Amino acid sequence: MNQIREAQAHIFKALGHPSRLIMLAALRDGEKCVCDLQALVGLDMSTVSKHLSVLHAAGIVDKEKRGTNIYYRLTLCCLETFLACTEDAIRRRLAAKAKLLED
Amino acid sequence: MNQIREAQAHIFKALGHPSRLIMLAALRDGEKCVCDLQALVGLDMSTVSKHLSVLHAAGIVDKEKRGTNIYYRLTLCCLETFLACTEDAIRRRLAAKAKLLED
DNA sequence: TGGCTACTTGACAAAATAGCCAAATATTCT
DNA sequence: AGAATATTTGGCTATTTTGTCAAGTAGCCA
Repeated sequence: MNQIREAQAHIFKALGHPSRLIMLAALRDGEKCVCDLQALVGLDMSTVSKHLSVLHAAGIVDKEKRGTNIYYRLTLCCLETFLACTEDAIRRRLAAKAKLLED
Repeated sequence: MNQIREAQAHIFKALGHPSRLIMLAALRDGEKCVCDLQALVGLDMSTVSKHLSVLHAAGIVDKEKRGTNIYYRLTLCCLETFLACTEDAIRRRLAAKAKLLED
């Protein structure tokens, strides 16, 4: 059971970085190579590569080499739903805060 | 949009620790006071309190003081589903690995 | 009031993480 | 083979996180 919590924490820790979330959001539209993702987040290529290896180690993405490129894609089926759900929750919170400031 | 990713990362980062996940799993059955949760994870009370404040800051749990106790409970509606889903994914992976070693 | 229990906060050391640069690897093209 | 492109890895520093102990706050009961 504790082994489960460790692995689960591993997944969440991997999800816990803005750049990684930006990349994952992009991957919702389909696979992307590292250079695509680098262009998206604007960090050093080596940094992007390390972020991707964190996601891969957690089993959130898969990679496949084709030619000189390596393409990453989502593997954790339920991720999309939860990403969408937390986004909604956050939007609701932001809206609530904005409303509070209004008065 | 990036503000969303920041807030989202904040939530995931908060979820990314085994002790916090153990406590959250316990909270699925209903609210618990800090001492209950401390007994569960077996860390110093101050450490448990800090873990809980991380969860609270991320908006994952709510707290309510009643008498000398403070009771924490889940607030992020979609969390349960995702916790269950990642658990399943991990179990599947562990099973697959076990099967691989069998041969 | 004083003492007890429940919890939080501050200070601090140890470990993990994020970012960059430079170097290594692998594949394709000439 | 040699050059060019795409990606990973190692080394390094700065920052963040985790955990403990000690001290502080708050509610309850004698």
